[in-house]
This record gives sequence, C-alpha cells and structure tokens, in this order.
Amino acid sequence: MPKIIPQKFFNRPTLKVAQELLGKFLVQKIGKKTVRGMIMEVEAYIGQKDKACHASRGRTERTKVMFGKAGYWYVYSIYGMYYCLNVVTEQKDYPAAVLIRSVGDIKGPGRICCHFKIDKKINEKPANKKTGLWIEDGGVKTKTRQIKRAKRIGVDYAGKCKNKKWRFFF
DNA sequence: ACGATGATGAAC
DNA sequence: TTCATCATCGTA
Repeated sequence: MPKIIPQKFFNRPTLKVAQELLGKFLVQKIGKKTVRGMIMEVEAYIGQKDKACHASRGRTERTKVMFGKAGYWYVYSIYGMYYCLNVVTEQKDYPAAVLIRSVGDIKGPGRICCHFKIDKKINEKPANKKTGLWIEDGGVKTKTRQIKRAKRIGVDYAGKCKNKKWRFFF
C-alpha cells in the first residue's frame, strides 16, 4: 500500500531528504482525477550561506515560506512563464528546500508544473491530501537503486556555491 | 544561441 | 517607482 510521506520526514537534513525523495511519487488529485509520477531528480538549496538559495538574501515576501515549517510547498514563478516546485525542509527558521527537477518522463521543473496543475495557489500549503498535492512512498524497492550526484543547474551566479554537488538523480 | 515574459528584490 | 536579474524552455 502506498504511504503518504508525513511532515516529519522533511524536518531533517536537506541532503538526506533530497536523496530519499528519489523513487517516491508526486501525487496530485484534482476532482476525481489523480496524477502521479516518480521523482527522478532533485536539487537541495540549504540555508542563508548557500548563495544559490533564494533565502540567502534573508527573509522576504517570497522566501518566508522557506523559513517556516518543513513539509510545505514553495512555488515560485521564474522567467515570467514558468513555475518551480520545491518542498521546504529542516526546522523552523532554518531556510532550506528541495527543488523537484524531474518526475517520470518529465524533465525540468517548469515542465513538471505544466504537466501537474501547479501554480502559486499551493505556495505555502502543506504537502498532504487535503492540499491535493502530496508525496507517497511507492512501496517499491528503490533503496537499492544507484543515486548519482552532480552540480546544480542554472546557478552560475552563486560564487563557490555553484560547484556544490547538491543535485541528485537516478 | 537566443528570445519570450513578468515577478521579485534592491536601489533610488 | 524604476531597473537588473532570473533554481526555464522551445525554437533554431
């Protein structure tokens, strides 16, 4: 039986959460329709010292959700045309999140939000069934699967942080 | 290789 | 209130 990932799963070190999210399922329910896909690629954004993290410039209207409790969605718009989906990690007041970069066949955070119906309406909402977007354990043996890691994408501006290998994928 | 396209945050 | 920037993508 698929198990909904509880809020406390996210209230842990971000690098650990990021890797363990691989192989789990992003699930969305809209009315009677359920959309589902396996998480294949993620990136970690951790704390104010991480120059690539949006929260590195401190608490703002956009980033305040990252300072909040773990297990909440952080959705932001980028380049005027796309949305990116993140889930907040770590304890309250420690800003960090995991960007979901690939789900199933869908590569790229912008395309994920297009395929799932994700926009700022779910920003700052918890990842649970009531919200209509959550994460499930597939009940499959993903533990044994090899995880690859690499530098994050699109963060060349982030000084030495750009070289951190905080992208994880199968 | 590049343009679309608008929210965001910092400067003024 | 302006202005540069941007965790992207499709077209070429």
